[in-house]
Amino acid sequence: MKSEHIPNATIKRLAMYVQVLETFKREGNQVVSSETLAKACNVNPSQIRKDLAYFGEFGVRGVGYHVQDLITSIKHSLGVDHVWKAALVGVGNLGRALLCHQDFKYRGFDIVAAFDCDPFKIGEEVCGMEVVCTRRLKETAEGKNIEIGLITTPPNRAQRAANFLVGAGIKGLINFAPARINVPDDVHVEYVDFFHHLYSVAFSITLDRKQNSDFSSRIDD
Amino acid sequence: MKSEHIPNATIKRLAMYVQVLETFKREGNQVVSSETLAKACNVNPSQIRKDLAYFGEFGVRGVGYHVQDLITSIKHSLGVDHVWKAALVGVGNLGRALLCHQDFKYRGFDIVAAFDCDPFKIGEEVCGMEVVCTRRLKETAEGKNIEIGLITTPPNRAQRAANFLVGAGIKGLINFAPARINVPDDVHVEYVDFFHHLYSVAFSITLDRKQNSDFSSRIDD
DNA sequence: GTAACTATGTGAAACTTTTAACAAGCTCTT
DNA sequence: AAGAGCTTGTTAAAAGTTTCACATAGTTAC
Repeated sequence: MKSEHIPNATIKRLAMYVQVLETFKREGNQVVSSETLAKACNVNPSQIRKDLAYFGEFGVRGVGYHVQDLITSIKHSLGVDHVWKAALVGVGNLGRALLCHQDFKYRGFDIVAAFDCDPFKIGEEVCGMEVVCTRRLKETAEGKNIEIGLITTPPNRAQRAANFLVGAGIKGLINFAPARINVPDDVHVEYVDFFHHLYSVAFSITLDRKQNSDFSSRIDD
Repeated sequence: MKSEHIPNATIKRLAMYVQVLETFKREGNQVVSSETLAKACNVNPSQIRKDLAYFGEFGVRGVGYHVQDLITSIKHSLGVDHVWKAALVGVGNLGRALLCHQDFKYRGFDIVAAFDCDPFKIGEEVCGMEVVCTRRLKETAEGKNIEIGLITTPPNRAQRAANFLVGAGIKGLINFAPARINVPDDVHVEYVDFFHHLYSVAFSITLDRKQNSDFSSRIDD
């Protein structure tokens, strides 16, 4: 197949496949079938084969997929086979946690600069990184080849942070702040919102309870 | 309309609507139309009306939606109009950040207990909460009415954490660890994975670059 | 009180994504 | 070397989601 428009859901699943494949690798499995992978990911085997087909043919018929090769192929397809440099704006609790999170570098993302506009934080060292004034973002980022911006400010500061990052020519933003932001068309924004997940779980539980109580009241009749 | 099966995408958007509506409220807007809200959320106005229609009729024809009422209605529909108590397992960097994150309580989620199996962490106090041995989860959680479990362990500990939480009768899990977990059918799991978002942005940028270079090579012909 | 205006709620159409089914192709055995 | 046994890649059908279009209903102006 190859190319044509690729659903966002596919990208999300590919990231999951990599995660699960890494687990299989840790456990010493060399080869995996779409069925096995599907079970571990809780999706349909066809789904996996279709997702992969967008990018090429990675399997061997009658055999399955070679685990390490598939990891490499997916990462290459997604463009995460090299390290992406990132800058972080907003050194609060979350910002600090991300700065200190070792996994990032291991997984191909390297936070190389941290910014904040709070004078008390500027100059402070967090996990071996000096906090710089947000106003000096452009000059500091210059020449560092930063491609991704992480926004971890309070909601009312998110747009300002976005403006500074976009101004420095960064084309990809991950916004952890609970606020929508406006950016030019050629800049990609991803919103990370824990609360969506919390809401989702809360809703599922609420629904279950409602259905159970409907059910028991029906029995009582 | 009301009831019938509700897409997960709708729940996700409803959470976003609440976020944006809160912003409108802060800015002093009392009434909002589906068109205005749609622009702020980057979705289609019909989409908003349809999403809301799953739960009831909240608007006034010819006028729009009353901002505060709509927030209240959506939160009620999702079951987040009361505070949900949560327990956290895994007091690493991320766990600490979540424990200290003030927003949680404000947004209806209250982390009331923290667990870890590292003897060096047990007994430690993090943001006014004592870290308890994971083995003692059930007895500690008992009677506290905890409904949601947050997993912030390393990937290889995630399943263990899930088992303890499920064992304590908790029906909703948010898994921040980069590993899939197995739980009984009546337990709801949401996976929070930053890397999916990073991958997604990295992929979009990579795609843009490819298309731009295709384009310029076409011009060169 | 009626007409003009506006924005919702909804049924049907268009579109997207997922699932099923099967042909193609690799491996191993006989 | 040919055929049985698997598992992929792909086409076609099914399911699900989004968008369109318009009837419905509330508000305001005259």
